[in-house]
Amino acid sequence: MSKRVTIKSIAKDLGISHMTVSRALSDNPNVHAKTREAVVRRAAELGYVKSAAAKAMRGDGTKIIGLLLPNIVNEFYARFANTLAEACEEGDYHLIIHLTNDDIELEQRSLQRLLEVQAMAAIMVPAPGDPGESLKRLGSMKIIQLIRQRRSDKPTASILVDDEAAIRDAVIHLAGIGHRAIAYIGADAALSSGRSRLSAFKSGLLASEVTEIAELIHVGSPSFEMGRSCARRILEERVATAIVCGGFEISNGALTALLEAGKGVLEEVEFVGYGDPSFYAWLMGGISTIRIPVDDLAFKAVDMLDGDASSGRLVSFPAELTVRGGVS
Amino acid sequence: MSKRVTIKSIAKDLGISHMTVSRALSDNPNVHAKTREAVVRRAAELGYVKSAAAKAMRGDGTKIIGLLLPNIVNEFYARFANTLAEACEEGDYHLIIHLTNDDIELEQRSLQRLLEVQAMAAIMVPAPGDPGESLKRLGSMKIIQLIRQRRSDKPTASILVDDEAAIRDAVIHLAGIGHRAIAYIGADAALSSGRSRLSAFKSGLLASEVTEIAELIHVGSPSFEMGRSCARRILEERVATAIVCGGFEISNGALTALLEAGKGVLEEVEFVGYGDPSFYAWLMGGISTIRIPVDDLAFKAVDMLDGDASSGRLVSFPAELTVRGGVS
DNA sequence: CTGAAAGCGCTAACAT
DNA sequence: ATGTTAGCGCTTTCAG
Repeated sequence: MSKRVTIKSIAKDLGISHMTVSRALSDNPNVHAKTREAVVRRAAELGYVKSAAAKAMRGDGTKIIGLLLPNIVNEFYARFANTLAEACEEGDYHLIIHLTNDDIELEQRSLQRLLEVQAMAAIMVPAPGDPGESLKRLGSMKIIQLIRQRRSDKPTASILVDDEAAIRDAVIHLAGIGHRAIAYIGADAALSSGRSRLSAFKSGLLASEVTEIAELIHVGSPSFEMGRSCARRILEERVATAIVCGGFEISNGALTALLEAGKGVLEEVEFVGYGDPSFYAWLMGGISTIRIPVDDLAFKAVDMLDGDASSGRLVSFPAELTVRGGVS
Repeated sequence: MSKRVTIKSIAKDLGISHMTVSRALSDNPNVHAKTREAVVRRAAELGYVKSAAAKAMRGDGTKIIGLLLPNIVNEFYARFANTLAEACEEGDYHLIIHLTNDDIELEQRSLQRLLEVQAMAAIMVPAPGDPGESLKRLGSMKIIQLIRQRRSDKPTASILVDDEAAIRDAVIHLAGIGHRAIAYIGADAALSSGRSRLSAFKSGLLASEVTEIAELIHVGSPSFEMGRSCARRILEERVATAIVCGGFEISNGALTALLEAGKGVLEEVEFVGYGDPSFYAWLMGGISTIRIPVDDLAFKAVDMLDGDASSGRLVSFPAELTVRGGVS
């Protein structure tokens, strides 16, 4: 087992000082061209790899960016991660992905570990719940909150989605084509987004003078299973003629319930999803949905990463109702 | 800006040696219980975070695992990454994801950077092409090749898919229901998997005594766009009555072409995809496909990570033909 | 039980 | 243009 190749080992090999090697390898002008060439060649021959650890320990920082996501199979998160990762390749960053499964404890653990490796920034979809005091000190790690925002003393940089208008539009659209019993499945008040989406839904009902039916409003911890079981219940009750979803996982879960229920039901219940996985356009003649501009969010995130460290900025991108399903 | 909290700063604060702090914080028995308690409390108060860099520099290794994927939006890769990431959370590993976009240069760069951070292992889907000499020395980083395998001097650990039987079955199935003009879209010979899948396709034709039509066999660098354009061409030519795909991206691309072509065509052309995104089951009454057991692959990868460092093992999981679309 | 010294790989700041 | 020193945060080794 040959030992690690370091600037020192190269220096010894070449009979020069390790500083010269360091300089040669980092394009410092103060090296004789000939020396530099020799060093560079020998380094390549020996298979020298610079140690990120040593750099980090000197306080030069790392090129590590953390990404905390509930999961990465949901196409929205996958697309976000993909776009971000591409940007990272370009900027020579490392992207560390941590899955939180919307569990606050996992989230805190992940942040802690990101701190340990001195990640320069963490982009996170905050999990529902109270983070507690445990992790007040984020040191120099910049935090960017995505989609959801945690109320907190110091203002954090946030990239949010303004989906209230779109959700309202969805309800108004449904009412416009005759629906009078419109169900809603969304996150509960543990998330600010849960609250605002529900109120947008209600505001839509109000605007279209459709009666709010308490039994048709389902809120809870947002997940695929939650969406599926709520939708199943709604279908069984046979009261609602339309369903509006307020959440990525929920939408996929609810849609699955519809698909599982089969043809008969599909034609009776109008569905408005949340997020726009590629296949929504093709399923059942096209699934209507609240579109979120994923790439815009991702680009903005990159932007905030590059930009000055001034935290506290907050941007919001409008969601948009996409009506589909003209065919059948 | 308060400086970083280190064992030394804690030691000074407490008026003891930094060694005692180190011991206390790493559960070394040789510390007076009272001292330990004081240290632990103070560390928590101050918000101490241990430095992964310092540890790494001492040669204690890192808890970093690299994952090199063409992209992460394709549901197969997303699922693999998701399962792997969950395992990483459990084992307190960091998962660094690098997107190669099937570009060998990006791949080499990513590996290089993984080396710099002293990743303990890299799980990679090798990009087509020749890696060249540049990166012979992987040091202590264990490499696990996924899905595809690069021919190389030293045997690398590999997790492969044995899809030849399934592809053969697909052709035989199509022939069995009457198809005589079966098209194929797959990767070219730059990938060993490309070669073997194509030969499986041909073997299927042979077995069912269906004539091979050269014009209906499309190979090239595997990508969504490639799949889409080949499928479009096939549809335009109106010769083929069935299409078999040999690749994840290709399958989604080709399917998109079919969907874009609209209803008329859908009923004329039988489609067998590759990989099994969740929506295949629901689209067009169910898309037939070559199923790959993603989670099995992911679990195996975790397994190999944990297992002894003995590289060179090679496992292969069988793919399976899933026929769907009875309805319409 | 506690402490002092050394060294992991690297570079900024001074020497030469 | 090149060399020396020191120190980043940590643990191992050897002394108390």
